[in-house]
Amino acid sequence: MGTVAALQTVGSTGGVSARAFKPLLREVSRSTPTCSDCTLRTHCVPAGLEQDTLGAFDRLRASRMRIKRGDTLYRATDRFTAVYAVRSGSCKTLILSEQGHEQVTGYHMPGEVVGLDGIDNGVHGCQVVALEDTEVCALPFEALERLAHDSTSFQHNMYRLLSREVARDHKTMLLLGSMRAEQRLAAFLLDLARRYQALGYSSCEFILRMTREEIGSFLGLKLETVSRLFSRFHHDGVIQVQGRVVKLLDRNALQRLVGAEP
Amino acid sequence: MGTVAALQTVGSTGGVSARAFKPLLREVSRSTPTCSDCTLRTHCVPAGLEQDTLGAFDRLRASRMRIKRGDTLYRATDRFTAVYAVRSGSCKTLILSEQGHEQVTGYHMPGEVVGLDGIDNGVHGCQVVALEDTEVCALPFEALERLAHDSTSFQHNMYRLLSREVARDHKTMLLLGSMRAEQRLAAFLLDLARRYQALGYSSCEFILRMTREEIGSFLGLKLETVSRLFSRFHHDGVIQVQGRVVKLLDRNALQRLVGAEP
DNA sequence: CGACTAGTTGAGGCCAGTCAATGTTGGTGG
DNA sequence: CCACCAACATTGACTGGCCTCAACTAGTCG
Repeated sequence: MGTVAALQTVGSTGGVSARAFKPLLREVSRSTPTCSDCTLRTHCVPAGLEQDTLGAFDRLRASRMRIKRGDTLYRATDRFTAVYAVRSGSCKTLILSEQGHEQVTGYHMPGEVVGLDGIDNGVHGCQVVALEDTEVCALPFEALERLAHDSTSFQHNMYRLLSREVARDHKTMLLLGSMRAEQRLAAFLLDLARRYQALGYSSCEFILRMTREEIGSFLGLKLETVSRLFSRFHHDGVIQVQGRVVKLLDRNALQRLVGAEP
Repeated sequence: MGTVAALQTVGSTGGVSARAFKPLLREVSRSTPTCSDCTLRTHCVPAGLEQDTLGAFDRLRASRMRIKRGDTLYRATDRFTAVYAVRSGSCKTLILSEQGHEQVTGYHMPGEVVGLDGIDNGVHGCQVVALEDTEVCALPFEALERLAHDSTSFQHNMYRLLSREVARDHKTMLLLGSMRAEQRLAAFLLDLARRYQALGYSSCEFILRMTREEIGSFLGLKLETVSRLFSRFHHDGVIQVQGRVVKLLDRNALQRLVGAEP
């Protein structure tokens, strides 16, 4: 019984949605690639680990999986067995309100980890959907706990990972609770730029992987408002935007917007 | 050198605000009380630990501290050395925007833990202010990490604690991002009721420890809006409200409000 | 090609914000 | 004890930012 079978079971027992019978996942390589070879190792879960702990990390035997654009990695209420590190591509995490309204809680790039909110009661709290064809590394949580037990430095890494997520969410709450629409979008663009830069990509020109509606969901705005703001920023010469291709022309202006009075 | 001295140092080196010279903390008892005696032990950090681990937990020598109403336990940018479990009373956590706008990120009751967002980079990410005279137990984080290393069940508890915070924050993001004002207040009241009930208090009658403005800050609303909503709920017979004394009369109605269409 | 999804833009409405006046509460000191 | 004050709360009138509804365009895919 491979990891994938188990995970597929999880996927199919979870949601009772229309897509219930569509296989969610497909394994890419059973020859589990090692973290110590990974180009992302300095940005991902094992960031900062000394060489010997990194070796132990390889023995986790994380299995890499491919998710096609629009497909779901797991749903809320699916059983929690692993967290997932984005290897390539990107995805969104979302929760559904009682009426099925979708709230995007985050966008995730390579090196980032999703699924941490499922640890508490062994059930996933959100749904993960790929924004483009995406590869993730499934890290069985029990194995992570064992590894954390053996290595205090990795244990500390795990705490930091969770703590960072909490701090990030608090910032998002500030955005949603006290910023006006244009401040939210400006903050969003600057955050994306910063993260692309951290990965070595251009920080002033990038492609949005999500729709206007998805951006709006994350920012607490309607898609028309997002679209209008893009047009306004473009008109004001702050950015260039052509569909999903965005170029930041005046980051100081964006920064000033974020820091402007209510 | 006691914990308190260290903590007071932290407090005074932290903020450069007007209150910088006002002593923030005062120790209540150097005779560190033990968790195994604590009436909150089943709701707090050591929840669910077996007896022998609980004994090890006592050796943490958590120091109990008293914070007066309106006083600050720590500020953002203070050095992170410990997390704090609320022993009695209640407090709010908040972050400040660039313009000094205050966003409340949470209200915390006995048994709940604050400070987890400081683990990542060793610096507190938010400020904690007591809403009433409050006692907290300072849990030195290094000691918690050592204990987690010795006890896998406690290690799991720590992960659950952090994970719960993440899941809670996601729910707040849903509230801020997709609910209208009356839904937000209804959800807020029901959440308070649930938590009071979990502590064994009345779940339908309680005293709000925060001002209308603070409620508004948490919910992304202005204080006038909060006040108007209280009046409306009262007028509609859903709640009784007299200043800060609230009585829930029709919880189903509140539930229906939360679950209503946008 | 037609159907569909994503995005843009305009017109109008409404919910929550803003400004302002007044009422209420709680703490302090004479 | 009461007077006083400051902080908190309520309520009204008005405004405006974002939502809603709708029409239209552009690109994609079977």
